[in-house]
This record gives sequence, C-alpha cells and structure tokens, in this order.
Amino acid sequence: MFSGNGTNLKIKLLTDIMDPKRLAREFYVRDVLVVAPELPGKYMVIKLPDGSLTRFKVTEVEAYRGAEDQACHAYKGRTSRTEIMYSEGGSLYIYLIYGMYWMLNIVTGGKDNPQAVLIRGVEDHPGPGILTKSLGINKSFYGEDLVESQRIWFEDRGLVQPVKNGPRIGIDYAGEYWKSRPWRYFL
DNA sequence: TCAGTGATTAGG
DNA sequence: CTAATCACTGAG
Repeated sequence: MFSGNGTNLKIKLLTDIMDPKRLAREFYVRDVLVVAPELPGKYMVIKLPDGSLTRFKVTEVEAYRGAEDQACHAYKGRTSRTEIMYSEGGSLYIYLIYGMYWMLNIVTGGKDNPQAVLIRGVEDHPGPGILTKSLGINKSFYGEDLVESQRIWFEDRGLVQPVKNGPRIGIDYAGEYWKSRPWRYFL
C-alpha cells in the first residue's frame, strides 16, 4: 500500500526540520553530469581538527563517469579501493595519490553505477591536495555518508553563481576522447 | 621542467 | 615477493 520505509521517512522529515540546508540523498543519486555542475556554489561543512565547524564554498569540481570513462578509476574494474563508488550516491570516495595527497570525491548515481565528483577546490583552498591537507581530510573519511555524518556534509545556502566548464586535469593516460570531455566545472 | 612519496594493483 | 602506476604540488 505505502512505498518506502516508515522509519527512514520519519528520520528524513526530522533531519529536514533540524537541518533544512543539508543536501539530501536525492541530490546525489543522479547522474554525475547532473550533480557535478550543481556543486560549485554549494558549501562544504566540516568539523576541523580543532573541533570547529566551518563552511567553505565549493569552487571547482570534476566528474568521473562509470566503467567506460577511461579517466575514471572504475575503468580498470572493481577493486577494494574503488568499492565505495559502486554504492548508492551520497558517500565519500577517498584515495591517496603520489604517496602524499588525499583526494576528496563524492559518490553519485545509483547502486552499481560507479561515478564520483572530485572536489578540486573550495574557497581559500585551491587544489585537491591542498584542501585535504589543510582541512585534515584523510582515509578515515572513506565511505563517510554525507546524509548522516556529523563531521562533513554539503549545504545549499541559496547562492547562485555562473558555472564555467572545461576539460579535466591530470588525465594524460586517458584517450583523446575522454581527455577532451568538458567535465571540469568551476566558478 | 621535475622529484618527492607510498598505497594500491596485477602478476609471478 | 616485485614493479608499475598515479584525478598533485612546490621548487627552480
């Protein structure tokens, strides 16, 4: 008769009342090419290592779209590192690059559709490795659920700014076609 | 332009 | 076990 889970609906309604700005599951469970261009201008809220809750405007992101995208980690198949990308959108995919820098990604789309958005920059912290280093984001954030987490989430604070786009950065290993996809979005 | 740095992965 | 790879950054 009624669809859905009653307990989850109750939690969602209470969450909306207490925290109306937090982006809900529905935001993330859409194609990455719909989600990614909507992220610049949204706010990342994070509990910093000193315990303070701080907001940063998202300035630059990139979309990585499924097993056919030669630039996407899922192109090489399902591994323990990329496992979280195969879950329903709304959690974090974190990995280490060049032995030094943690990369912050938001999983998008439905289950078994491996997609993610790389957060390349937030205000005052341009650069994907710079922002994670200065905000204390590391592997302990792997799999964090942005809908329920009390230490990191994203908000729509009503800001609307024009979003530009262009090719993704640092993916020379991908073929010309995938290198030229204009899937980087920035303010 | 190029070295630093180490987790992750495939392969033997 | 080995070796290759790597969605980056900062120095020169």
